Amino acid sequence: MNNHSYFLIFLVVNIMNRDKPKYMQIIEAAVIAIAENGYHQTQISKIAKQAGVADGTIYLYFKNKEDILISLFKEKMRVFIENLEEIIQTGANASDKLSKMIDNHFSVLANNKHLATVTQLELRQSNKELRLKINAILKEYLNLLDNILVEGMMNGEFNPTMDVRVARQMVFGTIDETITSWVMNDFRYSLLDNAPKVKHLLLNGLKNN
Amino acid sequence: MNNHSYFLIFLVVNIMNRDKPKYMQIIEAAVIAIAENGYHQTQISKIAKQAGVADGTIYLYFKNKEDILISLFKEKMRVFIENLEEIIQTGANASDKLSKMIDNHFSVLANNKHLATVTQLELRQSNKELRLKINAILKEYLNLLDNILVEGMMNGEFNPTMDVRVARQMVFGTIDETITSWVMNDFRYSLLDNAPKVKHLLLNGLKNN
Amino acid sequence: MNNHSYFLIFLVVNIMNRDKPKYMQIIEAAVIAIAENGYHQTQISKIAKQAGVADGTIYLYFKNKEDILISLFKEKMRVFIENLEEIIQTGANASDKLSKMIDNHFSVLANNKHLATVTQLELRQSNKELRLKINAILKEYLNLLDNILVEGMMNGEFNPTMDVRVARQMVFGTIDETITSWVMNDFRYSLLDNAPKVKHLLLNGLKNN
Amino acid sequence: MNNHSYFLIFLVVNIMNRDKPKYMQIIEAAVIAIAENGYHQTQISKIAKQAGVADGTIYLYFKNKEDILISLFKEKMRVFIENLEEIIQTGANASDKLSKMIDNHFSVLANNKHLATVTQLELRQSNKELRLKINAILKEYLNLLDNILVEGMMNGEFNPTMDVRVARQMVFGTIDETITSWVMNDFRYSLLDNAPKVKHLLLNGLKNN
DNA sequence: CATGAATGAGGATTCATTCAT
DNA sequence: CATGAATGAATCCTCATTCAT
Repeated sequence: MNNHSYFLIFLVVNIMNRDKPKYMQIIEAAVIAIAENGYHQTQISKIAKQAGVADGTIYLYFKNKEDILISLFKEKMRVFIENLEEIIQTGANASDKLSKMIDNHFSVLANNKHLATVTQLELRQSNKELRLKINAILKEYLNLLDNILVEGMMNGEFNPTMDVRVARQMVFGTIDETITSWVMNDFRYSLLDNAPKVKHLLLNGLKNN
Repeated sequence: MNNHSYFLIFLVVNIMNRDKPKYMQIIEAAVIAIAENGYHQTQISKIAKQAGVADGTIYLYFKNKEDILISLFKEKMRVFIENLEEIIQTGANASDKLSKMIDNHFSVLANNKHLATVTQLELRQSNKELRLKINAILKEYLNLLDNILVEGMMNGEFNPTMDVRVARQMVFGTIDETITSWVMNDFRYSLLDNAPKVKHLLLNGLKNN
Repeated sequence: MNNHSYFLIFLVVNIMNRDKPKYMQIIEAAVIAIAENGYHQTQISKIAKQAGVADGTIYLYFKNKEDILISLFKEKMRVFIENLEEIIQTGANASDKLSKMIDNHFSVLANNKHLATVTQLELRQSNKELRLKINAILKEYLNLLDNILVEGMMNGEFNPTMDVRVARQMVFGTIDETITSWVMNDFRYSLLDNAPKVKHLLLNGLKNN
Repeated sequence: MNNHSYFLIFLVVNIMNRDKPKYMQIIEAAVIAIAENGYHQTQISKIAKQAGVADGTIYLYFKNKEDILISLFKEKMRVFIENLEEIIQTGANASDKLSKMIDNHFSVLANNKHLATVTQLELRQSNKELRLKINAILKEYLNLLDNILVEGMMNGEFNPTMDVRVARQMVFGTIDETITSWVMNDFRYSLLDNAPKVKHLLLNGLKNN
């Protein structure tokens, strides 16, 4: 009698681009090259050289130059969001979550000036179509922000009558402007020193009087 | 003998470009062409055609393509600031002045969607060098804002311990983000409806508790 | 009293490309460059250099590289047809007209080997879409040929029962193959020596027995 | 003592490519791919995919892309000639042989439109060097044609004073033009219907009056 | 033999800017 | 002042071919 058990296991593995080493290698190279030269001044050949691959190799992983920019942002945002979700969960309440969110946002970019340059300056040097794609990627982040705001409005921390969209635009606009100014000023001052001031002002604006 | 007196009078007249009709004509054409096509998709020839002049004529009034963008912003900003200064003077106190400033900012762009598109989207599609020039022009506006904030801090309306730069970044970042979202959403909702909400949130954030 | 007569004459002149000197200059340069290097080996810069103009100037007169080839053929064909129509009129009958047509075809290309190379070899190195455009231009020539054949069929010179299209294909195919062979053989023999032989064979094939 | 006899046998076996299954597999794939997409629009990867092999495998059987085209033509021509030689032998006389030759030529391509497209259109999209190689392969076919013509000239069927080369160019040129027109017209009419008309015209042209 | 990821040379085209008229 | 024909630099992308596995 046959007492063997045969298991035939089909592992349908979706090999994503980001599992291929060259994909991330090119993205990291693009961040550096674009931060240092600007998007329009960064030729594909510059990115390829920085990544240590041939020009043509770029096109095995990216549809075109614009796709590199989009993918770069998508990839960085994915990691950013993943971390952010964990961090937010540790927040005691909406204010605390918002505080942690801002701290995280500031600290990630403070620790990666190349990335900060790309997201705050170079990513915007694009036509409206590209901006819409970027906004779509940003959506998830803004949703997290909205959730926190709604939570705060419901539990009495934040003004329950405020317009969530406008509130979100204030929070995001303030963070964005603060960081962009820091980048435009060539990182000459500490971004992190501004975090408490920003948080204080924003929480004051949102709070339920 | 000569009893005549000769007077040689040098009238040093600074004929500014903006006094020449074609200068403004080209700037208005540029606003329209760039708003409709995007900065990089707007060739000099398109601006020239829109302005009803020859391509070469553009170069009699502007150093290069970038200079059109800069001049356009400078010109619009000049008028904007002039009006703003008058308006601010009518403000009873810092809060009132800030309120009027925001109202004015929103209403000017709500009434000129082409200009809104150019300032919020197209003007940013430029390298860092250009962004610095734009920031320099923006400086005067931010100074007005700073003055109001300081006035409010000194007379007890606003939190006297806040960092003026951060406060300014919150105010400007919020306004900027609000308007950019409106433009990105193809003006589908009323920008002016947001003004009270924005003002309420910001004043709440700034106020002295 | 006014005895002057004022005439105001509006001359609406359709300035065609071929009236502009650079247009023909570029076409002549293209014939030479393409004949000497082959169509795919002839870069735009080569044509420009041969024509003594800048690369960009080419694009003031032609839509793209393919358009140069099409325009070249159209232009040469136009002159060819104009001459041919005059020549045919001097023919006594269909056979004579056909004879003169063949003589003209052979002699034009015998006297312009660059053009022969381009029409017989390079013009064919193109995709089907381009070939269709070329055929459309060739149409007028084939119509002239058809007219002669029909005339001969009606007046008893040619076999009145033959299929005109097939007859035309024989005449054109024979001429074309004869000339192509001559080109492929590097013009090593006299093309004109073949004219009588070709005419004799073709007229024999067409004649009414 | 060594009573063994050692025989060292060199079997010089010329394994021709065409005996290897993948060789013909790739050629058939190339005919289809090139007919459907055009030579320049047919990337090696397209042929490989159509053949069900990897890109690199192509290069185990063919020197380069051009070699596929040449080999394809050589292979098809070989079969074509082999059949033709048998068919010709059944011809009663030169006229009959020529008739059978034309019938065969038309029927082979009428039955293989992909091949017709490749030989009449795509094969010509090549530089002069390639055209010479193609002509060399075509030589054998033209020799068969020459033999028939000479036979007819010697036995009084055809005009004994005609120039064989020109006569051959007429026959081949007519057949070629007839078929090319049919291909260019997307096979919209029956090619075979034209065979009797073509034969009648050509034999009339060749015959000894 | 077979694979397919990696290579890198090569060129048509655009468009800001100039300058002779 | 105004014109607009002419310039020519500058680059993304394709794809035939290679070669390590």
